[in-house]
Amino acid sequence: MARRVVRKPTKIVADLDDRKATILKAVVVEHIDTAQPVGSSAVAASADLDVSSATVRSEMVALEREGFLAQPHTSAGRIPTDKGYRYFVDHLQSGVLGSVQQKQVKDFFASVRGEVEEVLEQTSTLLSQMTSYTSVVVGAGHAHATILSVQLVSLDARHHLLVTVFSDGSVIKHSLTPNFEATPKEVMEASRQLNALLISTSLESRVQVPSRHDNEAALVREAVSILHAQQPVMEGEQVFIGGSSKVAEVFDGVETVRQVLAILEQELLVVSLVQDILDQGLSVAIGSEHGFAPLSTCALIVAPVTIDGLPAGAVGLLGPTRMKYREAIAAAEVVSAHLSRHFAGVDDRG
Amino acid sequence: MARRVVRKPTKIVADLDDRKATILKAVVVEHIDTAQPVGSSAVAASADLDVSSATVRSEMVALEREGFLAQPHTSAGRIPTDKGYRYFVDHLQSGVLGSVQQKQVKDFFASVRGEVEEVLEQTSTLLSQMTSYTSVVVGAGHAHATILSVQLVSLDARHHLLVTVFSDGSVIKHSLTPNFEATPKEVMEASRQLNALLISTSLESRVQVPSRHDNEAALVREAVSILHAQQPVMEGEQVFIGGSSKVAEVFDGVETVRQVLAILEQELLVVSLVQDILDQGLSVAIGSEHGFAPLSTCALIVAPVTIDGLPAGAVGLLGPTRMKYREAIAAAEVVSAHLSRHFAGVDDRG
DNA sequence: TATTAGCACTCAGTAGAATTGAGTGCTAAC
DNA sequence: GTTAGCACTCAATTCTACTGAGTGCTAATA
Repeated sequence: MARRVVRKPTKIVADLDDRKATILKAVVVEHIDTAQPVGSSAVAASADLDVSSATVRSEMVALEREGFLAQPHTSAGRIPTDKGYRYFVDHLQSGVLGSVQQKQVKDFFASVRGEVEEVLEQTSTLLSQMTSYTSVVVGAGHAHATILSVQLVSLDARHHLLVTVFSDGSVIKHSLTPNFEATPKEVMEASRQLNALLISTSLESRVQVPSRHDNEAALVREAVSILHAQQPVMEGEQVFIGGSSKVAEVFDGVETVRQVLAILEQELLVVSLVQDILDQGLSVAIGSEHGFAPLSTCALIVAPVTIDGLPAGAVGLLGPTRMKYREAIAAAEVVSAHLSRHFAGVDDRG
Repeated sequence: MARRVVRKPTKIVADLDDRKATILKAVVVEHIDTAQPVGSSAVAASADLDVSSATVRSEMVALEREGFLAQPHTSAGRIPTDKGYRYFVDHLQSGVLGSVQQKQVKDFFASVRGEVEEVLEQTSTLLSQMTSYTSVVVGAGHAHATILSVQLVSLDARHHLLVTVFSDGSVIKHSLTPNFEATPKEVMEASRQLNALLISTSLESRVQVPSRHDNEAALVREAVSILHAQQPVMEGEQVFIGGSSKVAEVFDGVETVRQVLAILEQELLVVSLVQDILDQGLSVAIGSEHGFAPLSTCALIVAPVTIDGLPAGAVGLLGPTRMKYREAIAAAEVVSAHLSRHFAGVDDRG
């Protein structure tokens, strides 16, 4: 299976000679594994390098000067900077998903059923369980979908429900509480008119509403205005966050945990963050790269989900900057690919 | 405004004489405030007690023997046990909500608009912000609601959406993917038949499905079976959890935080927990009282939401056993009352 | 009999001092 | 250019001594 590569480095990072690259890689790998600063001797011991620790040290000085490494304090080892991780992700990755996990994803998508929302929600749980990171699954809004059906249902004379079905299979309801009583007949008639008016239009297109002064017309006007009002607020994006408890596992420091959780609560913010990253065409935002200070200790991996080549959402993984990029990126890509395929060829089996 | 009292002690706790009760109360209040063990002299200093610390000490020994207090270690003060908190909550509370918060709730419900789901979600945020605890808002399922309308909408010849509107204003969709192609005409006819068949029935009642072998009948049968299959799985309960980041503020120990978060992720579990507590007619479950080990360091406050006297959900607050019961209980009760009223007299204003 | 002052005792927490050791930077030799 | 050697740095660890909040017990008191 050809692996689609979505990531493009934001800025061109100065190239490093082979040895420096190897050293950088060793530091990153080790630090991701141990969460401790990495010393020159540990790197020198790393198999594919035949130099002494002294040499490594002088290379490290250079790497530090160039901004790839940092020292917590004088007599400690080095830890990677965001720039260091960035180089690592861009150049030194070789990511294939473990076969166990391959199978897990395959089995999942072979057996998953139900509405889009349920699939997305479960996908988010899957991703999180596979990777031990918090996952974010965003389903795109239906701004571009066309309306298949509009129906007005009366709860009582003054309370009605407007149920709209879109071509992407989403259904939304709005309550309609006009300040007059409407007869069932009027409601049915309004419903009929709404259908005639709106079917095949999208939320973006404006329609001509009747200007008569009868109840039906009033209902129709109110319904149309509600539908159109909806659009700018929020394009109906759906966000599913899986494994928020992983935050407490993966980040250290209660304060950091609190902060990340607080951000995850603001789903709109998460959506815009994911959107931003996708727009820039990069799939990994490390540390301060996404320009959002409170998440400067995080890395966010995003892979787009497409249906017939059109953007239909995204899957993401949120972890600390020292996250296991290889596995996480592989997982995000495989899952997004499966998800795209899943929605393209929606189950035809009985 | 008369405050409705919902809580009943689970088991009858042996009564304490006045002085012991005062001492217990002082310990609980102080410990909730400081999170530290409380010593005899601090209690003796507490205004409404005219005895020396020595006397307090001997009383404390008794309270410890009876299981209301515990000592972390020999030379430390006392902390309340679950039983101690229970006695405190049952006997020593006097809970009225601060007027600022009263106003906050009032303003919220005066201005909140939108669908039920949105209201519940925002209510959950409100509760959490008011109290600094994590809130749980559960909207009851629609098992007992009757069907107002059923509609079958075609996405294409093999993919249809079944959109059902219930008398409680909820709308659910199911996708229908029969293994044959259906013409728009057949789908419309099936839709008509479904309406005739199901309107005014509830999900609980069984209906006679047509046994003919044409496409319409097949569609109808499939739709009905999907609808009826839905019921036992999950009664459509909606859960909204607000302020999960508060968990990291309020509990100490990363491991505890992780555990509580992990539990909050399993919404079904949370629902059944809340349900359990409501069934028992008590509104505060302290420590191990709810019989769910992983939450033994938590207290859960639950207040029912009713519409016209019928149970319609619940609001809850989750905090550590040393939570501010007075305020939290008051908040839960006030919010649940407002919520009940909100749904009873669903906004008639333009 | 209930209360209290007094006192010896306990023990977590803190502060300081000493030690350790991982890791560095520099230099001189190879 | 590489490396061995060495002095140096500094967080982390260990140990010790000390502090002080708080207890339980006892004997005197009201």
